Amino acid sequence: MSIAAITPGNDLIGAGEDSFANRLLDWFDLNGRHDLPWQHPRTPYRVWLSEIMLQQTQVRTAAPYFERFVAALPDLAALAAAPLDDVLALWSGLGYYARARNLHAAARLCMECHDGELPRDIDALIALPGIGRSTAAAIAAQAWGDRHAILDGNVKRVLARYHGVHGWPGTPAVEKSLWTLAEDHLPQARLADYTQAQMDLGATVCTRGEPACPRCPLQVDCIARTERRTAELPTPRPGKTIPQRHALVLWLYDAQGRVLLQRRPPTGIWASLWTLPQADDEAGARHWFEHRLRGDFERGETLPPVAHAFSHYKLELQPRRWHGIALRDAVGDNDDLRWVEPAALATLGIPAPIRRLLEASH
DNA sequence: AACGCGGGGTT
DNA sequence: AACCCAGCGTT
Repeated sequence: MSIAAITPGNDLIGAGEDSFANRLLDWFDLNGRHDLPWQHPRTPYRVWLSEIMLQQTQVRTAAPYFERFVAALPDLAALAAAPLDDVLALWSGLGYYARARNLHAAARLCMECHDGELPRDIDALIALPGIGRSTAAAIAAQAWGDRHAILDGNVKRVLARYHGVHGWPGTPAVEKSLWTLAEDHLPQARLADYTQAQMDLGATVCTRGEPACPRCPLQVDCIARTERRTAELPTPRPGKTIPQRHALVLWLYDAQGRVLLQRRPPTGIWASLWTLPQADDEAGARHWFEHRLRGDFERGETLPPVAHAFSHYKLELQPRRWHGIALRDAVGDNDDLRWVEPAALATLGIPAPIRRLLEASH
């Protein structure tokens, strides 16, 4: 293979002849991932679900959730007909729960406005909640072979290195240039394979830490490779200090051994999920307790704190547990406050740290 | 344009 | 412990 035949300049000039794409496709045929759960069968619904689950989530993490989800809700109509609580329960532990709420809302919109199907039009896809430019392109390419560029974390890393693009990809100017490069490399055919090939290369060869450049089909004219700067590209996100927050958690059992769960509001952290009642401080916990419950606040048992890290703050949860508690008559069991049998916990959407806490007591 | 939004993996 | 990952929606 001669250098002249594969210069980056040639890649971006002319109609449809892009050795970048051709080299990637040839590599994919031999070294790509061809047995991911959503590839067999590769229906629009399964492609869509996988793309949503894979937003900010790695394949190994998402795969078991995908299997469980499609087993319970095998098609778009089943998803649209399911209660939101069922969808959140299937999502429980996966994180970014707005994805599940948007997925559910989008399914219902498809039933209403798109004859029960996922729309093939790219702008109609983007108009659905939870589907942005990159996810819409990935769905269109994978489900129907339509010609659209994706720009996820894998593609950003590959392009930043291959073209030597500086600057954190989170900044608008850098992202804009990366979109342009992604569009310029699009082949004329095999869009489903090409889309998968980019993600496979980024996930298995052009990795963040130690990229396997000797195995890369783009190595000969990759700027980062030839200039020995793979460690500096892409430019990392600027660091910022993460604040530490604290909260008290009220872990309440009634005389029948049921636990009191509260549904969180539809916005903010853990939106619409079921958690243990939470208070900012001792006074808040006491007030919440005495306002709603029959029992002695002072008899609560203080348990070891639980640490949980979000991307934007750290949270230390201080649990306090009571037994034999009852609700005041004026505060009945309702839609947002429920006594739950231990066996029913699996059917509810519960944040991972709260679920771990509840299950540790068994 | 900047920020909010989880959980898990890697180093 | 820091950083990243098949991003999107809101402000």
